[in-house]
Amino acid sequence: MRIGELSRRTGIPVRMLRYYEERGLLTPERAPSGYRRYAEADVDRATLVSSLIRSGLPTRLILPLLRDPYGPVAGGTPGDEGGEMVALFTAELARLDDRIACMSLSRDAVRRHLRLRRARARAER
Amino acid sequence: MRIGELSRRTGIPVRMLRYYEERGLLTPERAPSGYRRYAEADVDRATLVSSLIRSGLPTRLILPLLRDPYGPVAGGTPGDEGGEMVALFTAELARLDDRIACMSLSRDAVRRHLRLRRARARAER
DNA sequence: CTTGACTCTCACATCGATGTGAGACTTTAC
DNA sequence: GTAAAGTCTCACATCGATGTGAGAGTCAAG
Repeated sequence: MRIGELSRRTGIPVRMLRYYEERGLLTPERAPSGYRRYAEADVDRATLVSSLIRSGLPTRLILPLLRDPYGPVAGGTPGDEGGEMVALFTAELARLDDRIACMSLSRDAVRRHLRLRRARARAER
Repeated sequence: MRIGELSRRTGIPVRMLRYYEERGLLTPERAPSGYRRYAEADVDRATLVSSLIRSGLPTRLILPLLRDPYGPVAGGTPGDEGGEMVALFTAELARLDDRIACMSLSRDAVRRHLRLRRARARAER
């Protein structure tokens, strides 16, 4: 499928799909015309990438994370001394846990606030 | 207390504490010298602000959210037709829920990946 | 008083994620 | 074949959160 359809099906702006490619996270074939041709599997992949990015994962971590399930890293990315990457991902995991906790708090705060506003709105009627 | 101490006690960079003030989220007194003087309560407040911001809440929503518990909005902020704010906060709540879900997924992905890497590292020994 | 640590303001730099517009080519529908 | 819609690349713009440095004043300890 072409980029427009993928965009429609994933809800991800065309601009971002191209951006993912620039980052090496999505690597569509090219038609002779130069148009990108995405595989069916890219629907899921793009969605995952989008999720990861929206979660604040740096794209340079997303790549190894994605590549992995599709074949072991076989000696590792150049410059990747196993331990280093493990440390990076561990840190990222901590960051995620932290942020999730923090967002849960925020959500509660917003929820509380919303209830307050609604109550007030009701009272004013 | 002065800004440095608040920074130490909250872990928030001095720069950010000033930024919060610029955004109207924290409004310390000023000593005659011009130095900011923070109240004890600002430790909590700054922490909350930091959480909210890290959660991606736009600062313009944080202000009304914070002000509220400290005295009802009394007619509302100028230009705030209740309903509008409620809509904004509702949208924000949805966004938060969405992001939390999305980050949970990401966390699981990272966790899985981390286990994989560790297993591989063990295998190589 | 002097010095070192703090603080002030201001302004510019950066960084990642996005938007946007220009100019040119491709595909599709008629 | 023509027009409309889609796509391409490139490059510049924006936006929020931060960093950073300059130049000047303040505070506390000796």
